[in-house]
Amino acid sequence: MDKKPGNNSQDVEVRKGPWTMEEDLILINYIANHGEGVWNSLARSAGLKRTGKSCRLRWLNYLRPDVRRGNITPEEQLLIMELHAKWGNRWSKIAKHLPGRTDNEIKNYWRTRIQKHIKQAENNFTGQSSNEQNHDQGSTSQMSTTSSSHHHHNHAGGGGGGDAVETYSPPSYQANFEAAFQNPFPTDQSTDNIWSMEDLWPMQLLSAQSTDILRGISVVA
DNA sequence: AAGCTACCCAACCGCCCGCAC
DNA sequence: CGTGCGGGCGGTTGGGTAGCT
Repeated sequence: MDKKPGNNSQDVEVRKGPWTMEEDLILINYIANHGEGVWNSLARSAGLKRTGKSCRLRWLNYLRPDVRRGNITPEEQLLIMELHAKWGNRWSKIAKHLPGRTDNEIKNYWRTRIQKHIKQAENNFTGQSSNEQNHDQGSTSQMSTTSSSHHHHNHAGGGGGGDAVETYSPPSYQANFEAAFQNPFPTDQSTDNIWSMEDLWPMQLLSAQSTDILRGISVVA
């Protein structure tokens, strides 16, 4: 799908890496005018040197007007834990039950916060004699593979296949987790984006002028 | 004050599915 | 029926940065 970077070099090069503010605005404007979908041609028509995938991801995870960022609430965290206990790493499915949250955000949150605490909690319970359970070097990424391997077989791939509600039986980490942490909810989240969607959406309403505005910004910056 | 380490998160990657042709 | 493309998913990576020594 993504074309190989090798041969047809007369094609426009494909940009990768962090999105610039200008690219964001182009994407927002284009979707505001034409709607989303058919991402590959959208990327081309909008004049973005990005893959359709990249555009889709950027839109879904960051630019959508209804996306909520930062500050996972205790209620949301509990919900994530419950749904993960039910469904495993079906992040998009879990995300559907958390309005405004993206699968990527939930996935990251799980891996960086919850999983770490679960690990600690499990160590508190099983590791008091601190032998065994040491096939894991404590790396979070390794934990994910082990935990997902419990239920990953009938994962209907991508596509969002047919969700047979297989309730996979997790280790009783939720109990451990809650028992080990009276206040399991980290409070350090700050939503300091360099520029937020609150800044961007009013700007895109200026539609025609926005690129001029940006041109000024990028010249200054 | 400088260097190092650990953590967080945006973005990429590879794989798979569904559908149109 | 087979093939190709678009889209979606979960896993992984790497840059930035906060905290620590």
